[in-house]
Amino acid sequence: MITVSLPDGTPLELDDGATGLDAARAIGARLAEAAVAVVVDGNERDLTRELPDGATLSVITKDSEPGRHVLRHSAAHIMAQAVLDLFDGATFAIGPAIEDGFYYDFDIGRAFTPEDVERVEIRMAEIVAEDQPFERAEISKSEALELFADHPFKMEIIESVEESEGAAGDAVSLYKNLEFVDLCRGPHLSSTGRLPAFKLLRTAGAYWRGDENRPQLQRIYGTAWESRKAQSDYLDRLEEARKRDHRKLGAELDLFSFPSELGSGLAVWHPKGALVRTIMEDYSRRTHLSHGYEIVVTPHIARSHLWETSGHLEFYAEAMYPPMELDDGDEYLLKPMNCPFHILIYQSRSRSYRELPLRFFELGTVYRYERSGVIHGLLRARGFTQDDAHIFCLESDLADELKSLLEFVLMVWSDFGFEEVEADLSTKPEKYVGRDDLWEKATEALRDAVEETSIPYAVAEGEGAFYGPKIDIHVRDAIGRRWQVGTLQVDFAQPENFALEFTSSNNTRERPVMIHRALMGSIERFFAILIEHYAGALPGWLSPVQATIVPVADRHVEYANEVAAGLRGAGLRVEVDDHDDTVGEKIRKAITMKHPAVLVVGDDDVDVDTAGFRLRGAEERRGMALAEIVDELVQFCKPPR
RNA sequence: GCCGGGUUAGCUCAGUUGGCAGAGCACCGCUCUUGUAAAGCGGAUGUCGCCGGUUCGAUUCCGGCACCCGGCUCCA
Repeated sequence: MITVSLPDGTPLELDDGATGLDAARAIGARLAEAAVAVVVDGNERDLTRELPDGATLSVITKDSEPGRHVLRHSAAHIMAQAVLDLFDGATFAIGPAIEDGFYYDFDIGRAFTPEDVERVEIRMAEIVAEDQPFERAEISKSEALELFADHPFKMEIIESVEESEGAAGDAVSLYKNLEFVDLCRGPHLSSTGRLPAFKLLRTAGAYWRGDENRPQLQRIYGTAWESRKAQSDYLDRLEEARKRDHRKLGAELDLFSFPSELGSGLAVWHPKGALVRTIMEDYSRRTHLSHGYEIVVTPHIARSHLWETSGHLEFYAEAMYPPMELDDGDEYLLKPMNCPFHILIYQSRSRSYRELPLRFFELGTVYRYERSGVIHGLLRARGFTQDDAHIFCLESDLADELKSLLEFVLMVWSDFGFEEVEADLSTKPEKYVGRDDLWEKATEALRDAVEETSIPYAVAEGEGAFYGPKIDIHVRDAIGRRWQVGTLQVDFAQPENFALEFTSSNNTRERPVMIHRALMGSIERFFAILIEHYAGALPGWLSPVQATIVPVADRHVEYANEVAAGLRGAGLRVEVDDHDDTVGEKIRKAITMKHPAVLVVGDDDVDVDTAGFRLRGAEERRGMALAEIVDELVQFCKPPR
């Protein structure tokens, strides 16, 4: 007999040679049914492996994230098996489980067609139906190299396997079902038949090891779940995300468009979109003015010399539009960032320690020549406007400035309806300017600041900007997606490049520290996130149209216009729908266009100053007094500050 | 930039052996005068993304380019 201990400390006695599955059975039949693997002394193991005496044991069930990870990983193996079955000369590279699914990278000498993917899916279903057991084995690296001699990507993996990833010492672990063998650390389902639900979703080219200088493989993405229900819920969530797509809603709600005549990544803002954007920008100016910022305005182009001084030409040139050359040989460049301009304002006269920190704010429109494949609606455009500011301060002010900045960020996000904020602390990248000790100091200042707030953060090694480390702010939207928005960057390098100075209290010349920061990030991107977060139904204060007035018949149009005038007098944005449609149709249109309020006016209302009132999320109320409607609507549409 | 898939009416999309281009919604007109998520009838609508090639003839086949979509890489 052996004894293992369960997570709550309960001992469990089992026969010698008992497996994880035996243990799960001993606990309960339902647990055994749901089990996909076990954790033995902190390591994930197959259900079919023997348990050592005295181990601590917990069971991984298929409806947990680690459990889904196991079944997705097994699904990836089954897909590789199907592809190797179906395509002569196919070789395979790497196939992990990922969030919500899995992929596998192959080389079949060409791309997969949609028909290929269908065949692969059918073959996978056959493999699942055959219920082939997954068997684990360990062999030496040299044996493995021989076994995978026809699969160069596998050989490269074998050569780079660390002890921590494979089995002990020189050995690597394999999983085998029928004649299909893959290198894998496991664990796996005990057999292919235990994969409850899967679906292949899309194909894509993907560089081997993520390196664009290495061969491009063909990737197939799929998803797999613990049940058909869980899978269809997931597919519904994908559908929900598609419905919220800001590019789709932007067209439907007549907010903006991307005329191809302009070129890729350049938007035009239609009246309703421009109105929302203006409201956002007004909010931004207002809050910056009340937070000690001064508004500045700078041009869109500057001589190339400026960008040499700033280091952009050396470090950022590939993301900049090519220069415009003038007759006298001078070159001008479109700005990808606002910082050099704000520095020039700083430099326009001598500065005293008494005026620091100096905070220059600009809704600065920048242009970045993004690689063609990355453009994605307003989320990734080539022209966009940052709520950008540069703070020039003493090194000793840095901590306080960063801390108050983070508070500012939280305020902005909460005002726009986002409560979940996270941060990434990005450290020194490979290509950088500036002294190492300054980088170190700046990184620590950022770390201290974020640790003083309630914002959870993670470190992103090597992800900093070329001129300094940064904190990137992320928010979660209504359906749990994480978006990168604002950024706070400490910069010791630009003050050096531009030889910035101020006169200290001791009458010495000192160098200020610079903070680059954007809270919304880009107005375009932020707008897109708002649209997706609210699925187009913006809060009252941001809605381009806050109320639609629907006259029941033509004879009510005059009264409708009077009601509209009253609402406008209270500062509300109102439309009267006097089209030749039925009442139902006009209401449907107003709701489809996400207008928060609909007022219906007819015979019963004209003489008594009432309307039928339907506010988003509430029941309709007939015969409501106009004064009451105005009060409620003004309250509903009140800006956060 | 790379891999793959696309581009037909304002929108969503049909359209095969290459032979004068279609539906629904939207739009316009008429009728209806309406009380809370689609009234009825009628009508107009296209350089079939752009440029070139093959062909008697190209929306259809071939090449180049632009733009879009999904990934990779990159990133606000």
